Amino acid sequence: MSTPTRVRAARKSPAERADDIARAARDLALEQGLAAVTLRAVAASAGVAPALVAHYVPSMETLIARTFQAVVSAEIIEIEALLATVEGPRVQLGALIRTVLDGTRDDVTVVWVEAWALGRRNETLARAVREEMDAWQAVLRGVIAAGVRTGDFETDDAAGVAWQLLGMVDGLNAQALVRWGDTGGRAALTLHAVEGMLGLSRGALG
Amino acid sequence: MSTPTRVRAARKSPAERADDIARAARDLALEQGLAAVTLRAVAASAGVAPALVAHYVPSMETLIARTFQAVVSAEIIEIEALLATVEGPRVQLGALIRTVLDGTRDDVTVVWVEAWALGRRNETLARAVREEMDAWQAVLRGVIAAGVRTGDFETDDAAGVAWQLLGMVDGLNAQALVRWGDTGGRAALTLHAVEGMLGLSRGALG
DNA sequence: GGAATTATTGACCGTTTGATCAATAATGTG
DNA sequence: CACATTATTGATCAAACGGTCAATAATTCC
Repeated sequence: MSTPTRVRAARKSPAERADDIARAARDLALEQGLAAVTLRAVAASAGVAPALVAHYVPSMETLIARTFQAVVSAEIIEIEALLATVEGPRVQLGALIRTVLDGTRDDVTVVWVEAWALGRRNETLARAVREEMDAWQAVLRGVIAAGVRTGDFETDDAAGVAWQLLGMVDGLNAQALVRWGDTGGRAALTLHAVEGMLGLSRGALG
Repeated sequence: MSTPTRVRAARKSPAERADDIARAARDLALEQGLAAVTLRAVAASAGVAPALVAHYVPSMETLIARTFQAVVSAEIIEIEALLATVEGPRVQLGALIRTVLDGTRDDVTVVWVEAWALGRRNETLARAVREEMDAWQAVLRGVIAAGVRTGDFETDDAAGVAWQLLGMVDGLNAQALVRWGDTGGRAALTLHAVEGMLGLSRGALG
């Protein structure tokens, strides 16, 4: 048994240290969920004393909210990059759905699910959740609205369909967290579902 | 300031007391979420000493799992009763979706969302979540399979569609928890989505 | 009525959480 | 080199958690 001593952390500039802490929190959230982002766990992961984390962050409530935001906004940027690589609303929407449901983002899904739960007791986090949901919906709405303009899609409520699709995807991913396996048909079925919402014939997106 | 003293609880039969405690836990879960189901909170709500709750329950982990199961299985029974009041797979599926998405079950949705999150650190709860998801899926699958037999629906994967619909509904309800309002179009859009998955023409369910 | 049974409780314990603050040690500046 | 600045830390606190156990009080039984 070696007591897990900790050497004194090398002195760094406040900017650099703040970055270390933010990164440690982000890693913890992705590996063990938002609930694992505690003062002591972040300190241990960053290799500093717990008091230093408290010194660099106004409160754990806000650190958790910021961490959530960092994880999710990174995902949104990733998706926007994906959309830029393909052309045409139908292809874009298909690629988006297939990517988001490919089952390789369980770590981000855990962050989402825990954010919904923790947000009920952390108003700062709840605000961040609403912001990021708005951002996600805006991306989906953009693709759908573009498709309506080009005549690819048919709906008079692009915003509503975007919310609907976002909810569907979140629910399916949350479900996959508990019921591993069976992720095969999800994307195909979701595409059919979206076809139904956008007045497309069966297979128009697949 | 009156210190919240507590009178000694009247002596009851073990069965009755166990019921009191289960009911107190259930009420707490519906009013404040599963995370509020703590030893002390349940004791306070039941009007007994914390030690008595510990005496009647093997562990808080299992009390939380049982409470989740009580809340959710009651909802499933309610839905099965609803299905018995109408006839024909299309009408049944429509009624089911409209009911589940009518926005009056936020309390149950909170229990679901917190169960997904807490289940990651409570294996007993995780098992209960899987069981209840299976039960829910079985209900949906029953309606869908019946529709396939009667020729109302068209799919070769009733089980898959059932899982898909369950995920969609859960996601939409979780979303409504954060983004209140706008619950108007959800049912209609969901019906169109299901039409897409079941090879139906637009409006066949609405 | 007295004794055995048992439902109930208060007083604890150990752990984990977020947070504060005086003390310490490293840096940079004159 | 001496000194001011400041990044970092150990010690400590209060609150909340699940859980244990001997003592107490109500009931039942003979």
